[in-house]
Amino acid sequence: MNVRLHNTLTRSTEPFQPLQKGQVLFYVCGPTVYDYIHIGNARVFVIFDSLRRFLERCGFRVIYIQNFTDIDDKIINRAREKGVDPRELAEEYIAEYWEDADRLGVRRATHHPRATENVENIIGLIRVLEEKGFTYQVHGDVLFDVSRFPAYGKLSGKKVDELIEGARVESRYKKRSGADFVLWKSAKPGEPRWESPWGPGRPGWHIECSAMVLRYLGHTIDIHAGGTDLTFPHHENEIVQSEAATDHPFARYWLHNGYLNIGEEKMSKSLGNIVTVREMLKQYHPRVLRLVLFSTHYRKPLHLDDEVLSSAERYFERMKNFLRNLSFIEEKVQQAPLCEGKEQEAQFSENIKKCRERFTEALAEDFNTAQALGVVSEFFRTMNRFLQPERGRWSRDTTAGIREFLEEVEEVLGIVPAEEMSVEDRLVQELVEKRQEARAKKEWETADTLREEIHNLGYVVEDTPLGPRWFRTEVESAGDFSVP
RNA sequence: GGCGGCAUGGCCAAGCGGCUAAGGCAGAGGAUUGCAAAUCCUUUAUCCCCGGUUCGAGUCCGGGUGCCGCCUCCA
Repeated sequence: MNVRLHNTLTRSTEPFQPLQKGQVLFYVCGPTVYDYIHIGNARVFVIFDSLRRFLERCGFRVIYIQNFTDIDDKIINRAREKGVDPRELAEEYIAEYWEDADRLGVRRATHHPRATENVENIIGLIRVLEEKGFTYQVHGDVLFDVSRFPAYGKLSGKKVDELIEGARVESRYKKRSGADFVLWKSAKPGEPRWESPWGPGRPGWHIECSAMVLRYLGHTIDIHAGGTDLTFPHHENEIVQSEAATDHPFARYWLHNGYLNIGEEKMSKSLGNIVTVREMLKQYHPRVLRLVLFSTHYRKPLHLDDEVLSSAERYFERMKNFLRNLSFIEEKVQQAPLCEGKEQEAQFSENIKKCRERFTEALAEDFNTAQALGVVSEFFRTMNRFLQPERGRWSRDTTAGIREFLEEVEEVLGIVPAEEMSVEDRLVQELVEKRQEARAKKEWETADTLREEIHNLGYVVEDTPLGPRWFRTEVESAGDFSVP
């Protein structure tokens, strides 16, 4: 499969060709752990985790690294507000991250390094930069001298002199250039600190990612990804400091996902409209959330609102119905193999094959999940036709083919509903059987009463030519999601 | 001010020069059903405007209009 990815570096969609055949070195900027992750963070983690899953499916061995920024101003400030130790705070929210990520179905990275575990490396990296003459010190802080690195701006297309002009906020530093940034921050009283050649302090934000990339993946990686807002200055700075230190290209493909907005507004603290994953999961099934995230191409902005969410809920319902229809037929075929009519099955088998191809092609073209979802949708429509109880004949090959495709969809996107095996309630089974007897005798009132009873137990019966189909209904999601 | 992105049916959303412009949601009609449910079928697009390139453009180029992002911690 020829995968193509949009590279921010070249602003074009290019064939993806890893440096080392069959292996992908992939780094994603992880969360700063000072609060619960919000739904915008979730977009990054879900999208790139799924891309990694897709690459693995394409046969690549993917080494996937996602960091935790567990030391930083935001953490220090929040810890102060709450009167706790910054380390404790970070620890707490790393635990909360796991909970949210697990529920969202985001798989663990190959490794999740933390900034505080890499201070030695960070100091080492800064020393290299210092020895090469890329740094200067102001008030105990170590800054990167952007003027020493002419390639600065190659990712974001920004020019150093324009930045000085446009700078909206006065820096606390006497920087030589507006684009210079902190590598090592001296500790103020009461702040967490590590010893260093420049005195006690802590790493600047940008340097940690470079240090972790170098340590866990090497001087040149294949993919570096994150939210679009990280393009500048974070990723730009990562590039200069890494390339200045190693003299090697840092990352070959830069991937950036678009913002997630609440209605028409950007999510921000000042607007007070930050929606946490925790909050969303109270109202929506995690897989519905994933569906929403996949419903728009990852590079485009995604506007989260009621309609988008309920639309995804309906899609999810359809998937559940489909699985129900499928297992019902599978059961019937199991009981009495009705395999005649292979010729008629051929068109369905062909259809499954086509869908699989188109699904993969969509994802291979810059990970177009929206298009892939469209394919899945068409697949359901065609296969529901195949599964019509009226048809009266099905081949196992075809139902097996359906299962295979569903597994593939699940493996990459993780959106297929779990099949609730009818576990505990023999009772319902009995009621359904009784109702069948009543129906056979055309005792409609008895039948309807029984259905009511079944319904009250949280189940639904559907009558088909092959007999009743029954299932447990999910607990309805609690109310609407409204824009704050 | 600098850099970049986007404008497709009621809503969301694919589409990267060439069969009848995917798909979802909502609406309408129909098939099916004892009634339902589920499912299937049918049905809705001057692709923001104006020029240009081309045999051919939603798709490329120029201009305009309107939204949005980054340039400040931010995924």
